[in-house]
Amino acid sequence: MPVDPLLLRQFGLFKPVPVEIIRQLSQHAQLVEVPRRKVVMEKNQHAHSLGLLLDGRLQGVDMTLDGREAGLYFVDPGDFFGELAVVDQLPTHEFVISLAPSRFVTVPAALILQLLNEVPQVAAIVNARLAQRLREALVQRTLLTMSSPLQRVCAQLIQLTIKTPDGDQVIALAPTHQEIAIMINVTRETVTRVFQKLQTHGVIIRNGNALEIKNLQYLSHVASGEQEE
Amino acid sequence: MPVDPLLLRQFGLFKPVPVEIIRQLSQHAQLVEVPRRKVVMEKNQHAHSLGLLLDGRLQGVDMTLDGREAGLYFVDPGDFFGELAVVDQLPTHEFVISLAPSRFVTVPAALILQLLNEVPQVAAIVNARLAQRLREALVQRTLLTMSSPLQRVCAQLIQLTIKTPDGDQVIALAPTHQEIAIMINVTRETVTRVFQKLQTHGVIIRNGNALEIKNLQYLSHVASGEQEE
DNA sequence: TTGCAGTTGTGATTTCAGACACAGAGCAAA
DNA sequence: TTTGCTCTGTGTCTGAAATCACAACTGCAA
Repeated sequence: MPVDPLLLRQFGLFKPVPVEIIRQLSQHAQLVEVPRRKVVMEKNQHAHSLGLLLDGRLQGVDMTLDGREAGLYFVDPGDFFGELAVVDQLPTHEFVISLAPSRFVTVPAALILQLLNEVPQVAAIVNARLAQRLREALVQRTLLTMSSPLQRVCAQLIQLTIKTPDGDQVIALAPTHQEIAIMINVTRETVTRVFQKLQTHGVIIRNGNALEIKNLQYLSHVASGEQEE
Repeated sequence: MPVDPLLLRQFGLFKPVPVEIIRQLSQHAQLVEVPRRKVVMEKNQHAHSLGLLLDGRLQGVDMTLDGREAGLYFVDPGDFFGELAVVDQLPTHEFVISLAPSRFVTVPAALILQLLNEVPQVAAIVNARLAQRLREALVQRTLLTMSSPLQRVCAQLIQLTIKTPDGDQVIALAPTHQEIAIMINVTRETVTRVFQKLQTHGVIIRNGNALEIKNLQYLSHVASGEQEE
């Protein structure tokens, strides 16, 4: 059950927390290791803990009553997840699943709540995170109103792109077509076909499980509807 | 410029605030009255104030680059708006427009920020609101993955329904077809056609500018994809 | 190396919501 | 009462993406 306190200190969330409290937290924390495609957080459950991702990658997903999946957000190392349910004490709204083999630490919700009350700086970090999540949700929502799948795929790729230190634009750990598809409400086949187009135009290049973006501007053009194909 | 302090005290947000501070706030607050269809908050602006709605109705909307509208959320009397930009100090992400003639109070962002720091209970309220907005965004997102417009309209109607004291289910101040359409990514005509269907089935009845929901269960069935029409 | 599960690629077919184009309704102001 | 506005109702047509059904490819494990 207990975890090395150093593990917790890695997370920005615990920066403002005194060392001895971290030690206490670590006593009740738990290190979890999961393979790919595991449900890491259930939907409609009372929140029992906050999760902090060490490595791997997670995705928040929801399912409609008719069984369709909706991709909500990604969780990358250093992020925490499950904060919404911990903060408002309501049942969780989404599943979180592992897209890759992942390791994360869980801290009981009760301790986090206590921390929120006692250490305002921690509360501030969590709230900033909520605000950020809300902004991401708004962006994603806007993305979904774009009419053509082509636009949506391009816009989503832009969202995922990160600038490397060398100045290249890359999507490390590129999601599968299916994972992208459920984020932007299209079928997997459609994503495949769009990728085909983008690859033949040399806009994106697959490189192992990274995706190099060679022409970000092109993506922007398409996303804004200025470019047809 | 100054506003009657009693106006501010109506809002739950200011419940935990001492009377004399409220008086100070009211000195810098402003009462704004707008007709229908006015832009009340601009997109991509630095937040200069928090808004608190007295009466009328507002809607948060976004526009994609190609000019399509996306309806994000409604603001009803008692709610505040513009909190996201005030909290994270980034430019606003959406427009807020008035759907009906409305009155609201604005309080300068700087004062609100100060309040957030000094009165933890106020911070808590704002954060609860952020959490609520995030949950609503998630629900809305899920709604958008439903394949058929029929399902989406029904699901949206369920969202908007309120139980009256008499036990009836009603949507007071029913949005126009257009307003609903942009919330759920369909055209206005499609909403009209779905309404036709629902009305002939006696599921909903128009009553002035209220909408009576006669058969909520039917809506649920359709929304979950169990019912065809 | 073979097998297998999870991806990606691709064609044929179908369907259904969007686009367009008006007509009627309802309401408010002049 | 007339004019003008927004909102609602409806028909037709079309295109584009979903669906279905496989084939090809990849990488991992046995």
